[in-house]
Amino acid sequence: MLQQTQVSRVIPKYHEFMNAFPTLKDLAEADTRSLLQVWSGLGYNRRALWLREAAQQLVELGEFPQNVEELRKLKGLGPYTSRSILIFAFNQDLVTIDTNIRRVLIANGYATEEMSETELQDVAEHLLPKGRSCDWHNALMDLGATVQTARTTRIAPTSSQPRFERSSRQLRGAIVRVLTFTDTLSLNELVSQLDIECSNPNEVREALGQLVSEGLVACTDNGEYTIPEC
DNA sequence: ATCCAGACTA
DNA sequence: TAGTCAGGAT
Repeated sequence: MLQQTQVSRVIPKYHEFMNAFPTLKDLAEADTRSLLQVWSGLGYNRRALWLREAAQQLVELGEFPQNVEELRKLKGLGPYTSRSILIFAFNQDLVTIDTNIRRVLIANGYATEEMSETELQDVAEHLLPKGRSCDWHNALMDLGATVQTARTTRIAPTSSQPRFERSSRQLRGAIVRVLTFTDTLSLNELVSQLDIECSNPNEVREALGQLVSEGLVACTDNGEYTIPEC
C-alpha cells in the first residue's frame, strides 16, 4: 500500500483492509470484486491483485520468509519492500532506500542525486547503527517526510509521472470503480456511467483492453464487461 | 503543479 | 535503462 502512496492516505485504508481480510487465508481467497472495493481510493489497482497473489504464495509456503531472497519471490515485493519488512518487523541489520531516505542522504552530503540504487545502499550501510535498524529507518523516513522534504530541499525524486487529470490512467480507474459496484455492463452502459469527462467509446475500449490484459476486468461471452471472479 | 515509505515488464 | 501502473494532498 505504501508504494508511491502517502502514509496519511494509507493508514485508514490499512485498518479497513485488515478488517475486511484479517488473515492471509482470507486475502488469498478474496474475490476480485470485494478486493477492489476495499482497495478503492488507494490507486494502482494492480497492486491489490499482486498483494492477493503474494498472500496466496505465503499460504502455499506455510511459513513467513525471513530473508531478502525469499521475500523477493513474492509478487509485488521489490528491493524496498522486502528489506523494509525485515527491518521494521524483525529489526534485522539491513538497509533500505526509499524516496525519503535517498533525499535525506543527499541533503546531508552523504550521497549525490546521480548515485544508483546500489551506490546509495553502500552509503547507507556505513551509516547504519547496528541493532537499531528499525528505529534508524523510521527516523530517516520521518526526517525526510516532515523536515527535509522534496519541496524544502529542492531535490527531485528519481521517477516522475505525467499528469493524471484527463489521462488514460484516470479513465481506467473510473472504469474499475464503476464495475466494482455493478454486476455486468455493456460498453455503452459503461460509458454512460463514468463519472469523468472526456470518455469517448474508443478511449474506453482501449482502456478496457488494457484492464482485461491486467486481469482487473473480464469480458463475458456476450461482449459485456465485469470484474473477474478470481 | 508536484510528488508520494516502488515494482513490473519489455 | 525506459515506460507504465491511481489518486489524493498541498
